[in-house]
Amino acid sequence: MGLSSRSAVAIHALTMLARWDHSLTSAEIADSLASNPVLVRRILGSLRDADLVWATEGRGGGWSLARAPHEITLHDAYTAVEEGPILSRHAHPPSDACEVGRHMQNLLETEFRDAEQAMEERLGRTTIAHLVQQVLAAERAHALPK
Amino acid sequence: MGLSSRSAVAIHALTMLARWDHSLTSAEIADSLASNPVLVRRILGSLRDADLVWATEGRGGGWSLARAPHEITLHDAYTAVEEGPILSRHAHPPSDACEVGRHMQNLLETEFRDAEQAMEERLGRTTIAHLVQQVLAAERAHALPK
DNA sequence: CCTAACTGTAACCAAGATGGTGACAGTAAT
DNA sequence: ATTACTGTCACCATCTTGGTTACAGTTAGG
Repeated sequence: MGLSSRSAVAIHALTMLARWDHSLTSAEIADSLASNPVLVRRILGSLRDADLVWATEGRGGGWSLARAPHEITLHDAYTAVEEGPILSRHAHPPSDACEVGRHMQNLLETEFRDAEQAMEERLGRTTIAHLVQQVLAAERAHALPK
Repeated sequence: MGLSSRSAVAIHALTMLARWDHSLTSAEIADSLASNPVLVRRILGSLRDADLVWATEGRGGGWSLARAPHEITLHDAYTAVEEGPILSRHAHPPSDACEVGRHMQNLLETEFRDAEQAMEERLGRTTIAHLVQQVLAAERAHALPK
């Protein structure tokens, strides 16, 4: 399989918040995602715990960015909502009686960690501000009929 | 969550096959993994479909490498047993009525693909031969009491 | 030829993660 | 008071995963 789609939801929501410079409700974000408000609040809750957004309760409440869009990377969104390693290690520790089994865990740990870091490093290179730019550019291109 | 541990099993098995230069049975590999032979055969079967190993049936049968260890990378093992993207995209297509929703799928696709490629590229830099070397080195170090 | 030792698969299971949903308490504006 | 939000719990169906049993097919050895 792969990781959950929570990162996709998180990035989508952050981009919406950056695109329009006012607070949005979980229902509005859920509409854009064709999903439902509770799911959105769960994920935005994780983003709040990571200090990427904040919410005001009560009537007229909603969600806002806690940082400038160019200071939020896709990696920030990713780590806020996803936990644990990407590449699963051995389900059980291998046999200590085997020469290979004795060392594979350590070796794999190094290799897998490096590989995961490469991915995360790449995610850290794109900011929410960059995505907003691209959305605006795509929208502008679409506005020109020909 | 994350991906399955099939990559770990695959790499473990390939390293065993490279370490000892003769064929191994699924039972022997399962012993080292503290797992069971059927699981091993399932995964080795995928590696066979990817032309990384081959098997002989019947009594005295077993598995052997189909390539030199320095010509098998961790990325080869990974792609043989794992399929689909690592970072899940939107569960449902977002709303077309939303300016952000209209474009997020495409934008995310690009970003996520780049990130995944960064990880795969890193996995491609390590070969099974390299792991065997490290196993031997670790074993040698352990042999010296002081 | 028969048996033992393998691969190759299908079928099934329990456990965990996931996306989705209803319900409801708490909070704040009107 | 009512309305419109957040925050959270509980529950659900579905899927993936690792594990296991069972068994058919294949090959070597006695």
